[in-house]
Amino acid sequence: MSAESGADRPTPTLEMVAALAGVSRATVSRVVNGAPSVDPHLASSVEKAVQTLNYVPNRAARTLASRRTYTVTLLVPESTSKVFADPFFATVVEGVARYLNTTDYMLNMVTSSEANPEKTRRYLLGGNVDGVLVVSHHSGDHSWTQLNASLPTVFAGRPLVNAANSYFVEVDNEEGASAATSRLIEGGRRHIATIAGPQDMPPGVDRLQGWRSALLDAGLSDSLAETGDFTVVSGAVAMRRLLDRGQPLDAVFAANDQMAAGAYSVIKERGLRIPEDIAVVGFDDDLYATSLSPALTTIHHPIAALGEKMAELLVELIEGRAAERIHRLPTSLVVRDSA
Amino acid sequence: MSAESGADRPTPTLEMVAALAGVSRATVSRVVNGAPSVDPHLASSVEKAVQTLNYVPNRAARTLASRRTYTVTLLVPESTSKVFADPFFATVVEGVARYLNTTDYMLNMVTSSEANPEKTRRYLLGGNVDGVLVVSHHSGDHSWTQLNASLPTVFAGRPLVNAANSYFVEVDNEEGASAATSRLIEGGRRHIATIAGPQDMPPGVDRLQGWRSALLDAGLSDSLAETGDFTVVSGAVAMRRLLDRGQPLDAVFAANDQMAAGAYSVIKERGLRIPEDIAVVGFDDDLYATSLSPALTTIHHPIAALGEKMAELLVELIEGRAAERIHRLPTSLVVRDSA
DNA sequence: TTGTAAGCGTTATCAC
DNA sequence: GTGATAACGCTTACAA
Repeated sequence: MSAESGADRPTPTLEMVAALAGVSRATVSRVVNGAPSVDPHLASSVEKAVQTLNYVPNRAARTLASRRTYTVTLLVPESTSKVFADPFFATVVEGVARYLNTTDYMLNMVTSSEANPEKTRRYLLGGNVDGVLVVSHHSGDHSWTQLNASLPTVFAGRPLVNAANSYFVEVDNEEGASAATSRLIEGGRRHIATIAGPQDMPPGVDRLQGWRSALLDAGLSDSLAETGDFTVVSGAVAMRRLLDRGQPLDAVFAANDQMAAGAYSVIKERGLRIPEDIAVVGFDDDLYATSLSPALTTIHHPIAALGEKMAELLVELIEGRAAERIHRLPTSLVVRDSA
Repeated sequence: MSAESGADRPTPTLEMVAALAGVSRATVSRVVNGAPSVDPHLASSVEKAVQTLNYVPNRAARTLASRRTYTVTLLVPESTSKVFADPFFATVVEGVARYLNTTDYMLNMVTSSEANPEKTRRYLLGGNVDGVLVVSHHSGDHSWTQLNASLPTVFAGRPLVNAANSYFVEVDNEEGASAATSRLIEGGRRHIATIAGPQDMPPGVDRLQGWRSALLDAGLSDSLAETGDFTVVSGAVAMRRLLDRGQPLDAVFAANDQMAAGAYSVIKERGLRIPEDIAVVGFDDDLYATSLSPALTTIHHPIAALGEKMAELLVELIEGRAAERIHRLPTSLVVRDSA
């Protein structure tokens, strides 16, 4: 029932279009690729021919001739299984796909096969792709930081090493953490703790710094800090330690929602109320945020936007346009019931 | 620090290999493609040349000449955002990638852009890919069932329409449901209800059928059935209706774990105990299964294996090998605490 | 501005 | 079994 019923006619080629339009193949090529100067008259007749023939350029031929592949690879880190089920990853990919859909580029995924990363490396460096997108959750720790020397590469999040030479887009973690903390201060809290993320990854460091600077700006103490590893249980452990210090504490900024969830359980288990006794603000605005009770006030992490921006940056790089090495996406405070 | 330091030398071509090995390009091509008959002596010398030059065939050229792309597309259904965050989808992809990594095929994703599905169609039918993989969660409802007429296509799950002409791999839903029910019967239960899935999608139908046949084989009644839509709340609603019938009921088979979760809440709310008063078995073995309390006994749904099998089937189709239209993957009972 | 023609790196069809 | 040689469909100097 589709449009191609009874269609065994051969795929139209550039040559056929040229013939139909009565021009040379070169001209058709120019029109198709939006070349700067072609007689508008001829151009339109070519376009008509393209329409009626339903012509679509052959990628392989184009690639072979131009040495451009119009393909960008999404490099999926080693531990495929986990990474893929990670909503962060999924959302980034969604953003990437969304942007790429507005361009001529195709997305292809290569999971850097545990088997042989060398195969992946060869594929990438073997002229099969125009650029690479590297996604690796919170951790900036990936072994592909040297890629950008040979191929346009964009990272999700500031790479731990070689950041100075890398193109990447990250969320403005420091600003977000600062906004979260300010919310607490404005709410009248004066003894504001934090459950920080790992200090060996950028988001962990930056969010701690944001909390600290907001506090210092307000003339408050930054002594109430414990570190977790972004998991729910680590959040609970940290909260417990915080409470066991026996110091006044009326609010806590958790560096991500999962740790906030852990903090929730401990706070409740001690018979304290949220937000009356202790106000809580998280970071990420992930699934946990709304499923917690009371609903968590948190910092929205624009993940899909991050993916879109990464793709946009990469295309700019590929096409040789000037581009900023660093893109920092703004976060926003989502006020719910915990602070 | 990588292997390509100081490497500005051009990518080796088939021609260079031929020169180095002292044979014709045709021979090199034969060796590289594992052609049936080439003098083993020459072959090895070619292989040596390939090694030393670190030759890798150029995909575009190969595609142009052979009219094979060595690329398979994973078609992501309309609602990208949701689908992608769905662990089912993620896991299928993982399996697909795993299999493809053992072959020469590349995976490329195209999200059938809401914008213009026509673009997608043209891409697929325009000779850019060798085959397509269509994934659409439980529902067999996708508008791409006609694709297989023009391109090797494999579906995840039995398509609702045109199933007779489609290649697909599905989990053996009926057998699984039957096993779940048998578990209940063997546990001494005699009044076994079911919370069935939607009857307009294959898994819903098949799982209901499995429950029914197990019951009938045991000489038990199949009157205790209510239908949900695979969501947690629909499970709760169905359970409530079941209980409100006022008939004896000592066990329930939920067609998926989410509905089982819904049933749990109602059972507890009525002051009944699991499994003492009512035993429960689910289906899918997803995240809910272990997070419920008591842990849910359920049917394991081999999702990654499904992805692997899909990819394998597709490659067989592409390479013209004989292949079964239908592949049914076995499920397994995972015994935990609810039955 | 437009056309001519030379590739791009393989595979495939032939003779040898 | 092996080697010329013609495609494959498009881009891109270079000429006109």
